[in-house]
Amino acid sequence: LTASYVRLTRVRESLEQRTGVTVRPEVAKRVAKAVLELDYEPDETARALRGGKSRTLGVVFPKVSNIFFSQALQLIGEGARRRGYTVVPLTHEDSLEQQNEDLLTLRRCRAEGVIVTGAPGTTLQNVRSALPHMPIVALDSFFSPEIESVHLQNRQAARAATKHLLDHGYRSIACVYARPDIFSYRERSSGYADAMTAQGLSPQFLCAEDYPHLEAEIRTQFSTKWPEALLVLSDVAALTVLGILGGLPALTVVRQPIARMMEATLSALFRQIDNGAAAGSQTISIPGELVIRQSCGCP
Amino acid sequence: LTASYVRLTRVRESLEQRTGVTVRPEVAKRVAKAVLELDYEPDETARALRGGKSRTLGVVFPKVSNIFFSQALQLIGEGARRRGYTVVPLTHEDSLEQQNEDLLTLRRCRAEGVIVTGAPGTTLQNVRSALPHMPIVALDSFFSPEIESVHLQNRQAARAATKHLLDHGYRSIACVYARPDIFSYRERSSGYADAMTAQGLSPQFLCAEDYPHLEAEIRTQFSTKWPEALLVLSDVAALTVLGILGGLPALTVVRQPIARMMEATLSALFRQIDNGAAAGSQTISIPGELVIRQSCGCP
DNA sequence: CTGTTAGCGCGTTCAG
DNA sequence: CTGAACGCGCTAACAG
Repeated sequence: LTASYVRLTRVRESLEQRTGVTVRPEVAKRVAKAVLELDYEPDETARALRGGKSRTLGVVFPKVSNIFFSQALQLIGEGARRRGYTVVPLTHEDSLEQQNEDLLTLRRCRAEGVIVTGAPGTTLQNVRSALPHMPIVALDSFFSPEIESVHLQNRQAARAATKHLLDHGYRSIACVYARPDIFSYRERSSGYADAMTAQGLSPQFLCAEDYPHLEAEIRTQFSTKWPEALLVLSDVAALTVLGILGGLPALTVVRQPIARMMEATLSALFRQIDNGAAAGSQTISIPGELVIRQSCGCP
Repeated sequence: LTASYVRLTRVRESLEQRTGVTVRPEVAKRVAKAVLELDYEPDETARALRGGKSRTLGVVFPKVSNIFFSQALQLIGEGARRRGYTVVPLTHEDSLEQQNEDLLTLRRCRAEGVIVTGAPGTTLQNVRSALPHMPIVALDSFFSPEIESVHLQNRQAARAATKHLLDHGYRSIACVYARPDIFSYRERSSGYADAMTAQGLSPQFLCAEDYPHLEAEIRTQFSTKWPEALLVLSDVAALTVLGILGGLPALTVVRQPIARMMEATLSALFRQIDNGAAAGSQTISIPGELVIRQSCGCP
């Protein structure tokens, strides 16, 4: 009930215009002035508490530093902004435990909806026990028919791609991938198998539990003889294969030590937060690392 | 003061254990049971309102679908989680107007700190008028000595890389980049110029306002004769150059129509949100597009 | 040790 | 049309 409270109260009224009530221009002016001199901005946390809606969307991905997920996040962010929502991304690195933590965080933040790409082994109980009655869409994954799911027609796509290779006349076609625990890859490998067996050919899998192992597998398995063609099930696997085949330009580059940069950034920020933003503003400039490869003419 | 309120009150007490106070096991049991049967989770929005701290970090980037920024976001997310913070990423696509909107959103969410890669033309007033007294770290950009900044030693790195090419004996070295309005690229181009003029050579810039224009520029400028060496100032520019030089493997791939996928995802989610999560759960499966290039043997 | 209370900033509702 | 009051769920402070 101080003067400022009174003025803040006025602020509300200007918003009442939306309800169709007319406001005297005189009042509107007064309010506008108050807003300006108080530097007033509504508090979304209070608004969320009072209104029971946080206008927040949760996103649970294995990681965001991956071309597919970062693009997805970009698009989700744009769509969310368009509707006045804000996005909170959380990553689980394919760990069920961390994923449960993520889902709980979202519940405590009272997110209004969640988009999740589940870690391997995710079950309906898993998700629903953390997030009962929460709007959920599974992206690029699938745990139960009870949860909406958006994903590529993985199986069919892989079948079509394999068929294309078969039509070229190749008969020895290997399917190369890692992480067989991940939904999309299982589906894709099935599609490949479908196409092969339909031609009376036996599928030839080169599959490893993760990408480092995949590289090793490829080197040993294919050391003597490569198949005529390869169906590679993911971007990362393709890069692995190209690396081995020498299909990647060896560019000499300046590498940004991004981990160190972000570490510096975060510690600077938290120092400000802890010290009340009063810390001496300094500039942290980090040396780049010249990574010499062949493109400059070096051997 | 209802029964449930009483029980919720009990919940607090279990947390008081952290303060070292002992709680009778009897009470602890009662509380634990209440938590379970109420499916209680603390409300972070209420907590934020009451405590005056949102435990939220804002991140303002040009975009997150970009390898540098998505990796940065990944690392920020990990660091933030470690300290109990949650991250809200917002993108501005190098638009000052959208950036101001982002900063305002963060203010209204009462973010406790902000990491920002500024759009070209960002000024101190710009940032401070939206975010007075807010802890801020500028990442990979710089608007004022009053704001902490973390960035690569761009100038020096470019100078070193250029010097490396000069040491190889190249004399005709062009510097290729787009978006000269962006801080890092201006710095890098200066570093290049430094190294060239230090050798008595005149810098040879091939610079365009954006990447489409850059591609066109390269094709016309270098149609007759390429320089002996190129210093390319960004990943995207490097991909442009490699595309023109034919240095990129033309892989036949299945393309995920990601824009359509995310559109479907968001509309499914918002439908659930609007209809009270009651919508019929359906599976939306989207066909992949077989993009035929040369790697399969097609001409 | 345990129960109660005030008030964070907002939106809704009800009196003037 | 305008002012005041209530309560969202929580935490801090205080009373039993």
